[in-house]
Amino acid sequence: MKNPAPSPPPEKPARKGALRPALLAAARTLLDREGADAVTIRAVARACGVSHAAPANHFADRRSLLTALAAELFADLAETMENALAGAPQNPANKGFGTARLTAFGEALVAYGLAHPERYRLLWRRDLLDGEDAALQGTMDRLYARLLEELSALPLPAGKDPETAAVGLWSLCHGYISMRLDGNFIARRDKESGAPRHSAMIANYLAALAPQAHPA
Amino acid sequence: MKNPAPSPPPEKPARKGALRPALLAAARTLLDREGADAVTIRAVARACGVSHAAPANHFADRRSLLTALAAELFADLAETMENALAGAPQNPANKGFGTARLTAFGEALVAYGLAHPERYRLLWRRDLLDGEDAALQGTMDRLYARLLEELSALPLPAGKDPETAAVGLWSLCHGYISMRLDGNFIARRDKESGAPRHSAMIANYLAALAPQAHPA
DNA sequence: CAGATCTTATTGACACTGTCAATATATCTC
DNA sequence: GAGATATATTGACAGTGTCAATAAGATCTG
Repeated sequence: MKNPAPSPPPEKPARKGALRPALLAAARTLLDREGADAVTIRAVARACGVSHAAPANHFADRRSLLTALAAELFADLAETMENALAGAPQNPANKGFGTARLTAFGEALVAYGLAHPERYRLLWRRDLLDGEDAALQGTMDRLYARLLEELSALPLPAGKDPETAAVGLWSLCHGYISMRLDGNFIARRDKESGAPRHSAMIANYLAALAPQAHPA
Repeated sequence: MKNPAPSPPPEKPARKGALRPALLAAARTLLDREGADAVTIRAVARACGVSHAAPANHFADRRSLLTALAAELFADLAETMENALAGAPQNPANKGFGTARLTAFGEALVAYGLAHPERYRLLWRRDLLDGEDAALQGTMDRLYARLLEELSALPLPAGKDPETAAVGLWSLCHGYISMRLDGNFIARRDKESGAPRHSAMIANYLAALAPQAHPA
């Protein structure tokens, strides 16, 4: 049974302390394919070819495993959003009000949610996650701060609280994604603009922030 | 052991076919107190003082029980919303654009969500509910249709799709509630108007629908 | 190199869940 | 009352998270 050769036999578990990332990878696959319910400790262990209690050495409990996964996913989302912002034009320094960057922000958020339903859902499953987790909390806060930063860079008209505007944009996107993922709205196009409904929705919202609406 | 008296002994289960409503009532209590996770078939049975398999005669499975409960809750919500609309002023027939009724709609929705976290959450837990259920589906559709009806009664400016406006308002409220219930936003007041943030948010959104914004 | 220590994995158990099958007990109808 | 129907009980099974005891490997120490 014992292999005297010192070279690692090419088994499934890659020798070193590689079980933890393997568990997270398996969890991610399971999540995408069958949803958060299917991400059980035992199923993840099975997928990695280890015993049902092996994960306990890396994650105290199921909540801890899912929280670590969610932290990864949130980092992915944050990166996606950052890329979207990087690709958006800078605000015109003097020309006043540009909503291109906020549009990019909202569109990227909705796109991610619709593209990765189970991942997006998990991010907000507070019953499954440890809300106190520093990594998770930190990434979320940073993303929100990023939005607030973009909004504060704009010359909002008097009477508009930038924080209310930020909460509004986020709520709008989050609500739309949630409803769509729950099968409640249908992917349609705006009857007037012909754009996807969520795009028109975001555009309408952002136009309202501008000092003066410019009607067609 | 056998009681020859024909009068019903005053035990917990009220004699007749009263187990079904009793189960639903117990489920509601459990939901409010400990969340949807705690609403298990066995826990509900325990609360009613019956055996763990008794509920099977009234609900095929857990999903069926939760769906029936959610249908009740949705009906409650619909009634609350209807009352809110009934209390709102009629639209001025000639004076053009009145957002009072839409405001009432949004405010009532948010108020319900914040007041009954677990109930509101359950309504959208598609993983726990039977989305095909006619009663559930019907109540939801009617509520959305009601919103659309209110919106269609308004003279939206050219270039605004009423359905996009409806989806937007609903998304805004739903997203805000969801975030709040997940502990992500904090109850604050709008820095400018001094109103609760969600009120300012809704007001801003609705003002944007009007043909012409009237700055202060 | 040998021994001790720390990390990691395994096995087995417990309580809890949903769900099914077989059984018993009401209640209603004729 | 007798049969039929609706409802409740008991017991079992597989699945889950989690804990304790054990075993094996790696790593550090001398």
